[in-house]
Amino acid sequence: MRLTEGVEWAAHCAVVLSKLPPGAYLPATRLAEYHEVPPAYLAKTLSVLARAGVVESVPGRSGGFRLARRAEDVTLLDIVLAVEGNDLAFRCAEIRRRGPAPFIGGKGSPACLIASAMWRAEAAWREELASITVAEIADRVDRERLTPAARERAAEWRAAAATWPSR
Amino acid sequence: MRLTEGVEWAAHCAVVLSKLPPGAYLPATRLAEYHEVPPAYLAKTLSVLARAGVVESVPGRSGGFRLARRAEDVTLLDIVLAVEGNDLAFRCAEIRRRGPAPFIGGKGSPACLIASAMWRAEAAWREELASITVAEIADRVDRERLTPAARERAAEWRAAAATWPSR
DNA sequence: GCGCATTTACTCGGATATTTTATGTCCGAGTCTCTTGGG
DNA sequence: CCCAAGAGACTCGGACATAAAATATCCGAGTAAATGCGC
Repeated sequence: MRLTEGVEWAAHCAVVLSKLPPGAYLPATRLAEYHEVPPAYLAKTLSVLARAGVVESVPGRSGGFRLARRAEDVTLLDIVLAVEGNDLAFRCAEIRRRGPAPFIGGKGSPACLIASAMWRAEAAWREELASITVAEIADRVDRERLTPAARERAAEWRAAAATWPSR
Repeated sequence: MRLTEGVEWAAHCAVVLSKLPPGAYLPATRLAEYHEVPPAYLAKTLSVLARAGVVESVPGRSGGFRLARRAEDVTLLDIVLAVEGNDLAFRCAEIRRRGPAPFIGGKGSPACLIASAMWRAEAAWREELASITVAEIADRVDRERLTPAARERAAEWRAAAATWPSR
């Protein structure tokens, strides 16, 4: 089991986007150089986020991306599910119904106990991810991780990189 | 994110193996036909389980596999980690240290907050998987899922398929 | 100097390669069982 | 009838193909800004 690298990129991008002033956008190219990741591939990930409704995109010369809703309303789970897809990690192939001593049951039969346990664990995983928001992460990064100098540098970079479509 | 199919096979095999009498083994070929899965590939998965210490293998004509310890002491987490490897699903590439406004910090720096959150969720997932044992699943399958006829059929199949090395 | 049409540069979005991972298959080393011949 | 030796058959374990997915890249459609021209 392994999460794609795009999850990490998307999460960091969301944190950066959350600090933009209202009406400002950031192009994928800028976000890519900010994190030193392949620009074209990050663009793809951001498109997926846009289709999932986590970010909004504006095309055109002074276009870019911003969060589609308040940072307090974007959870880490939203981002992970957008990038990875909301399918469950464990897929039950119902192999209990096969072989010489199969389980007999129609469509409404109780679920396979192994699948149930796996899905319960996934529910716990999702619940944990849903309990933390982008706003929370961004705040704590500023207060607990960055020095005032680094904070300032980041703010200046954002001010220089941001675009203001149709202002 | 997606779990390999081998996880499902391994879990079901563990349940079957848990019902063997002490000293009995089951060959990979028999387990494969019991679940109607590719024999050679299942053998590979079982080998991985053996290396992880979840099952024991006996080579030779009347060889096979059995649980390496009591079914009460084998959790679903043991099986999942054996098949998938015990690496974490989320790998932090520390991209916060890159780019024009990097995080500055040495080796002992506090962890990336995004990685922390992801790992907390994984811990919850693992905890849930560790809380259920193969014995528990096997018992509940017998009592809540199988009819007496199906239970009987399975027991007969096991008796016919089991091997007894060096008896 | 000002307004408008045109060009230009830069954006996102989707179609296209390449690399890694998961899936599936095959053959060899080893071990127990069965057969067979002799005592 | 009993025993022992050898052949045979079946086991696991690891090396070798194939299919799927993740990673990475490129080019086209579209939009806003910048430019240049006429007034």
